[in-house]
Amino acid sequence: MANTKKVVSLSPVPLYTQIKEVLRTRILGGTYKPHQQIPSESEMMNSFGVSRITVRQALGDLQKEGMIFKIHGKGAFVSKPKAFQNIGQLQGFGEAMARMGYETFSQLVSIKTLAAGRAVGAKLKIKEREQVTELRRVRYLNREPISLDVSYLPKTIGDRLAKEDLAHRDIFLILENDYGLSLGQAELQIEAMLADDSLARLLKIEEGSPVLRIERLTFTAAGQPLDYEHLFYRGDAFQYRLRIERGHI
Amino acid sequence: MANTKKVVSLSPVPLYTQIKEVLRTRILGGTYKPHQQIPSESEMMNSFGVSRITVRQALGDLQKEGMIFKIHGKGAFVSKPKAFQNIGQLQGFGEAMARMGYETFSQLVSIKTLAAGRAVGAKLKIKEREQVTELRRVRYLNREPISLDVSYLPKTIGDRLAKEDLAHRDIFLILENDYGLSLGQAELQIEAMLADDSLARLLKIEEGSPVLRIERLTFTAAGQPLDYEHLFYRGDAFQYRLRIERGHI
DNA sequence: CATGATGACTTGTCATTACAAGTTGAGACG
DNA sequence: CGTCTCAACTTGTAATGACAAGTCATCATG
Repeated sequence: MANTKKVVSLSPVPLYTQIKEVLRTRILGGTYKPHQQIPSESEMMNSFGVSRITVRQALGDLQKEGMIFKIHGKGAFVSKPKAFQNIGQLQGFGEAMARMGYETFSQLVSIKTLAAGRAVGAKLKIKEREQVTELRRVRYLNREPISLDVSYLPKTIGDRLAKEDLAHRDIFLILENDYGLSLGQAELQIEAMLADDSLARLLKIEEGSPVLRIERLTFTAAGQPLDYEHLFYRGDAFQYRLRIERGHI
Repeated sequence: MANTKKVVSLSPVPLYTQIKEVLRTRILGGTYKPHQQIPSESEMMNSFGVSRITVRQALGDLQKEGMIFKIHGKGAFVSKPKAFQNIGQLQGFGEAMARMGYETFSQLVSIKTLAAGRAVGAKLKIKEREQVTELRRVRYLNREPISLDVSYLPKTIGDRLAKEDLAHRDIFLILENDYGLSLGQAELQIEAMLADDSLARLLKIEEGSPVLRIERLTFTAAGQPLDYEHLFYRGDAFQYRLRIERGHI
């Protein structure tokens, strides 16, 4: 009964989501410290005024996010903060190349406004029918084409970007410096594929050449998905380097 | 009512776990194919003879494992079988797949002792003439070959590993649990290439298919290079997944 | 003193019920 | 013919109730 932060059921956001947010805030804010036991399910039922099934859904989500862990018969505890977890320092194309003294620029292939569709909408967390901006650019290194970037952004941002000098400026630097959007983390998926006809023509390689396909979803620091990209890198001219840590469990 | 695979409640294993296993088997076995809709919750309530909450717990687990995805108002569908490995954390292949509920095993192709040579010696920080163990394994996911792993380790460790059950145990886990070596970080380089004749034969793909080539140098927590590997993943069956923090992009 | 039983906690599993919200197709209507 | 409404599906959210099972401190018993 310590404090009775009532959650409201009239709100459009589900009760268990509200509870999740409250707990997340308390954990990140230090109210609940690592390895400390958090209130039991029945205590939360009382303090939040909800049923056990709702509390359990919130706790289950937090557990699968790695924020807490539960021990049968004992209780739920705050996980150790991820310490070194995501130290994988991604060296972006522009930055890495500039550091090595290479000159790069981008050629804008097309810029369109279209409906998000299911795949893009799901990634950017917007409705299928909402509009997004699609940017296609070929990136050059030493006058050699090295990658095709296909970016999807919410239309509001895409419209502003359309007026910028996309040939020489990095989208992410524009977003951060000019628009004041601070970027958080990104999720990447990397796979190998073969260049089809149109991709081969853009990258000036043979059809059927190996290509690194990278899907990148970038979030703001607040956790809002902002930019969904497909990057196609020439396999013969690019290597992706990263460094990762061993998790401790 | 098609078939009534009753689950038994007397069993010590929870009902939702039994249902998960049944569904997992049907998906991996091809009864439910990728993008195909699986039976609705109410159908499963009848066919399994359990309550909706139990069905939902099974489905929720499968969803978070990435085996299925749900669309509100439409139903639940089988995910594309593309296995993926999250490399935000350093994990062995088997380790990562086991967490997602996939079955894996390795086939030992060859194990040799030979001189390090310049490239391997430089990576492992040993003399060119010193001996190293070369391990070649084909890794299987769901009875399909998915990658060729070529590992180089110092001979002292390689000799011990030669006696282990490398078909079913992860090298990383053996090193950590049995040998007490705690792993630190790893450096990766990823690129795309085409399968040559011998690689294609081992992975049962066409010559010239796209392959993800990964070079991985793993260090102990103390910073000693320990394991230098070349991994060749089938491009059509594998994705590398990564989550990174801010930094410059 | 050691040991075992007990009870009061905790989380885990499961059933039943109810309504909200998204999707889709059929049929009524203009 | 197009469009609109609506019913019949789907999954999402939530309450209530019950018992199982693990943990731990306390207390009675040997």
